[in-house]
Amino acid sequence: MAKNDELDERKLLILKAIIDDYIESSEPVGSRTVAKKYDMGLSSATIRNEMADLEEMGYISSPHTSAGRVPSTKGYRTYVDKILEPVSKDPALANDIITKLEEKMSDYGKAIKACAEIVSQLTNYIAIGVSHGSTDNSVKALQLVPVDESSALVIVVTEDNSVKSKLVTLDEKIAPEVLIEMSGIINRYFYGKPANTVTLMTLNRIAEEAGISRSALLPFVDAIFDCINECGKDEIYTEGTAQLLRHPEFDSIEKARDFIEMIQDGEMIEKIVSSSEDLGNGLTVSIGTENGYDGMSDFSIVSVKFEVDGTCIGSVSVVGPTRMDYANVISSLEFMKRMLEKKSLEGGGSRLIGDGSGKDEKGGSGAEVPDTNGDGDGNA
Amino acid sequence: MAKNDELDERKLLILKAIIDDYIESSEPVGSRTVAKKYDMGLSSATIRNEMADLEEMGYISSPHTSAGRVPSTKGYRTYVDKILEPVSKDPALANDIITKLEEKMSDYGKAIKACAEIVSQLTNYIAIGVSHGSTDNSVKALQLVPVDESSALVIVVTEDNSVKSKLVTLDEKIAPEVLIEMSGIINRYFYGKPANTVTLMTLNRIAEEAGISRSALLPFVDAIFDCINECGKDEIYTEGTAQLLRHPEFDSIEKARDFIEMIQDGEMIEKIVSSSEDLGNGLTVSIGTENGYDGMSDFSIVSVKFEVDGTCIGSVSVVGPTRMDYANVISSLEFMKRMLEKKSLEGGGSRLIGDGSGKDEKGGSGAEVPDTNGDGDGNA
DNA sequence: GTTAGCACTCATTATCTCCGAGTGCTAACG
DNA sequence: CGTTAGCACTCGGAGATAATGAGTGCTAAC
Repeated sequence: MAKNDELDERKLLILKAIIDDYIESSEPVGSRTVAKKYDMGLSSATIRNEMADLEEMGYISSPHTSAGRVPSTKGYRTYVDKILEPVSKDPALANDIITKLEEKMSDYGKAIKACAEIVSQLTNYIAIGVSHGSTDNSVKALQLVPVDESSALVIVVTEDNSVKSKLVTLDEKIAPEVLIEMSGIINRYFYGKPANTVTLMTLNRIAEEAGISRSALLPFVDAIFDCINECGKDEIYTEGTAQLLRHPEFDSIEKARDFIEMIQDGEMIEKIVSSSEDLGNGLTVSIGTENGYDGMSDFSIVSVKFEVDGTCIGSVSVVGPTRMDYANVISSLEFMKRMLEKKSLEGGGSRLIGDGSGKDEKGGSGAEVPDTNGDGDGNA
Repeated sequence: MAKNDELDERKLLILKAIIDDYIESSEPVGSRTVAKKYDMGLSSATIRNEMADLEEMGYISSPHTSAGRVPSTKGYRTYVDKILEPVSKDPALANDIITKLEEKMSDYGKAIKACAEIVSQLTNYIAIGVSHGSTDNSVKALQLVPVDESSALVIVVTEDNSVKSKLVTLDEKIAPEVLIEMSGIINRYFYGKPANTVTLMTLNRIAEEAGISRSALLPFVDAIFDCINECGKDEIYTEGTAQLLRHPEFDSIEKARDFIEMIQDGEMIEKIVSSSEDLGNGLTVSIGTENGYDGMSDFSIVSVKFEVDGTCIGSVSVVGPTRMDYANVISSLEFMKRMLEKKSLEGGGSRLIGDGSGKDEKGGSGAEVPDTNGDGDGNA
């Protein structure tokens, strides 16, 4: 009955057939199906014996006596770790993605949101994007824009290029010229320094230099800090909720609702992701019961972290039923990781698709986009 | 048999009872229920006679012989137009909403998105927010922020205070000082003018003045126009998709999916909204078959347009089953309209919000807020 | 080791029956 | 005349029961 835990070639093949079929059909797979559809050159009876072994070893199980077999968590795990071979993305598609991504490529937050959207479309599952707030809260640029005689827009650009704005309304009127002058002064004092190093002293100086009272300055400073704080916040984007309804596991409304409510809990997702094992390519996969949460035992999470200059700027996770198209999900996420990290390497420029790993590199077609911003529309 | 089409007092009362009950229970309402639960001082037999009349007149219908009655489109219409009395919002709730809204109140797009979110939560239906792009494409302010030696962030503020940014990457290096100088020059030439009045001539002048080649200037100008265009685009926010699953009409997945797919078609929604009749308070209601679309015959749309200074800045629509809690939906939307328009009247009026961490500007706290909102509505 | 054959299991589906909510109608009542 | 009680009738929905068939495990033969 198969020694200990190793699967021989044939058992692996059968396990793969079962999982492939189950992923496709979402129905328990019988021995006959495996024998016929996957053309193993064996009779169903033989398959049956092997399947009995696989069940005994815990790779598959049967929901009830007269149903076929269903992969277990262990089965999926083996499938993901040992059986799955990488699928490469269609280059044409890749090109599409790149143009889409390029449009959004001004700060990491937007980029990650766009990634999540794309991944969700690519995989038909829910994708959760998390963009980590920058830890560096230095101000790169800052501007006060007069709106009307007693209000102004405060715009702050932080070290990671994210732009935040806030409207400030004052009790008293303030002349546009004063605002513009203030803009310059504040800029000078805030520029490049971590925001928390700005002292009361500094504020006094600014006020003095701008020739306004400190109480008039405060609203602006508050707004600036609000903007900075906002940059420091993690942001969570959940994309493709409607995709859910495409999958047969959500045949009842309750299940769908429970699931949606569950994944609202961003913290849980984060915990699961951080505790699940790395696949070696920067992706982590948590399958079914592995995640340890009761309600999540029928779901899997595949997640990828994006790293730029050695720091993690965020992640995108796909959450779906354990019966998930791992090949597609994994390759999609891998692909997005390459895209995004490559992009940011170029400082937002574009040098087209997939780097190494050999395949689908054929530079030709769109590969020459390196001139400025996307679509090469040369005219104004 | 009730003359022609007018409903007497009693019939109205019965119709109201039927609709109220149906909204609550989603099940056909029988004569007994009306007689007992709504305490009319009449026997079920009498009610039965009246209901037969109502059916004959087209206000209600019965799904089959031995079921109760269900309101028809005409019935709902009468309910909305003649029976419904305004419900006022809980002041405490109102306060919550105001603070929520205040945080997002920097440009109309964000505000409308926030409104849609709130309305969706308030009503448990899907809310679709549309923020109309500004027709005035003048630039209010503009800044180039150096990112690294060959790229920069272009930030544009348009007339309606929306802030857009775009990353520009150049083929050649450019010194930060040059950028900052350019920033000033471009600002000067673009400021206050409609973007489409900027001529080639102007570009030449800018290039000359900044001392750079026109081809180096172009990417920036492109980016600026991109930003402006983005401001001009309508944006659509669909909030609360998950709410859908709370309602018994979506008992089957297919229905839910069909519905979601249907409302993705923003154009249809817009058409329906624009062709449906105004309720007199700035709200439009389209009930069931009224909208004229086949697949939408079981749904209603309640919509409100937000107007500031006489121009429409956007709208929020609630889309749900005909059996919708009109009272709640209508009052919620009315309320949001008042809130939003009042806010923008005050110039976006955050009166130093957020952190109550000490610097509490007098006007601030919640004290003043309650009377600004609906219910007591003495003003505005 | 592989395969054919067979008895057995059990979820799913179809068919039937029964129940009761709700109706419309009629006749009696104030 | 409007209102009410009573009653026969209808028809959807819930449950019970039976038929179906996919899939299994086991045994014996190749």
